[in-house]
Amino acid sequence: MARLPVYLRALHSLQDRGVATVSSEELAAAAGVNSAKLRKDLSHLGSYGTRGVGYEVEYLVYQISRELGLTQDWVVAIIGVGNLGRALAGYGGFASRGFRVAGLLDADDEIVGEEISGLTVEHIDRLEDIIAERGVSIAVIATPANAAQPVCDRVVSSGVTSVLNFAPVVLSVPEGVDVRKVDLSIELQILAFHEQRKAGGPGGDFDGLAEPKGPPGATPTQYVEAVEA
Amino acid sequence: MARLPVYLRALHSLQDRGVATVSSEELAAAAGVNSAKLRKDLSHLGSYGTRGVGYEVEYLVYQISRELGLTQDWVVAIIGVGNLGRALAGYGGFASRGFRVAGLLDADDEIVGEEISGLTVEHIDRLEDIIAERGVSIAVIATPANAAQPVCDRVVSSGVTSVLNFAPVVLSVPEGVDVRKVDLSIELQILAFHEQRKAGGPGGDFDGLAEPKGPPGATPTQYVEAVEA
DNA sequence: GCGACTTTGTGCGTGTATTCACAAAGGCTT
DNA sequence: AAGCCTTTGTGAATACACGCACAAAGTCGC
Repeated sequence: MARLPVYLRALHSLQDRGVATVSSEELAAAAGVNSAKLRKDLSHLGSYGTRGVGYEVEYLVYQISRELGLTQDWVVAIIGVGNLGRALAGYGGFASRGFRVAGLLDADDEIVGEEISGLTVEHIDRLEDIIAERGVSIAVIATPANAAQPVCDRVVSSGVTSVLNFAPVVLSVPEGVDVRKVDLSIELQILAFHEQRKAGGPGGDFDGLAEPKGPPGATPTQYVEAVEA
Repeated sequence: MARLPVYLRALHSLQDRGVATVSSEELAAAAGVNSAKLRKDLSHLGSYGTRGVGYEVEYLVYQISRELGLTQDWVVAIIGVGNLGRALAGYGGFASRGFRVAGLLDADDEIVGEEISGLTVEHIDRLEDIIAERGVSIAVIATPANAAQPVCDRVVSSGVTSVLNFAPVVLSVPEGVDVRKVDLSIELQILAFHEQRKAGGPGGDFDGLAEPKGPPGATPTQYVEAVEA
């Protein structure tokens, strides 16, 4: 389930505060979900709660970590060392969750050789070697959009089956390869959509059908200006 | 729908290639979704297709942009100018979608005054003034975890009702405020989970119940070491 | 103009996720 | 030791999302 990491973070936070046991109600509130859903999720990993008491925080942390595979180390390579790549390289949340960044790669000779967060940026030409030598199992793509698919192809043919993509393109990969995409502008667009809703914008109640339907082909440049303006 | 931005990006890409009309089949392939789903999504905005032909790219771009509220400008403030804040400030995908970054704020006096992507970093003390003066409607929180909630509270009480949160905490906000969260480490954890599955790790078929269930309370420190190691 | 072909828009069946509500289970107090 | 109280785990109902498959609709060739 995609919610386990959220639970795990909430549990870590409780652990830091010295809480020993937690009820599904409390944990659900901390994670921002319904308590029945949380209990059902947890019951899928086994019955680790005690009725009348709740869940033991430490034990639950261990069980979820194990389920997510965080009890082992994952070797990560970050490809594309622009602003975003640098941010990712220095992101503390990786190391503390069992993710080890073992390579920073870029195609720009200006950047290659630079040291970032204790790692030296290497040239993308060495991609296949680095993946093989260091046992990289997850590739993070933070390149410009046009470089993403070629990089992805090379990464996949080197045997990597998990890719985290920050480039604004839909990557096509063979069967058996997992791709997760994070698109920063999409999140903003979704916020803008809801914001517009609140303000009573177009399609306020999602009934675009009630709008005057300009026939396709009529005044073909008018709306283009509205977009490009 | 959260898929509209994906369609929009695919359409922009088609537009750049000079494509005038597109069938639901083609567009669905470009966006990585089922074609029936795409048609159903689009039909919710109104019937903008022509049977036997497809959709006019320009017109569809306009309709989706309008639905998402991208035909107007949104004023964004980025709070927290660490590595991530800088990456966001320089991210081209914002400006081209109608998002204007009107403020970069940080609490660190070392950073305040620095110029990044054409903007001067300002002190967080001026948060309320900046939001009011410049009509900020969306706040992006890229601060450390412990600063996120206080910053969020201040932003919300200044009247902002849309927040994009990159800090690894669940923000609590009053009714009527939208929060979207992007957690970089959660995406990696989900990948690790699937990667472990492929390798036949614990809970390989999600039946944790079949595992030897260590009773809670027994050998209480053993699994802690496994996590912290 | 007419018929064949293409493509949209959508009704329907299917499977999955979410939530409610409650019985079973365990601890705690007296 | 017995009963009360809290909390889990889950059955059942509901809502939702997905995708197939097809009729309606419109275009293009002849």
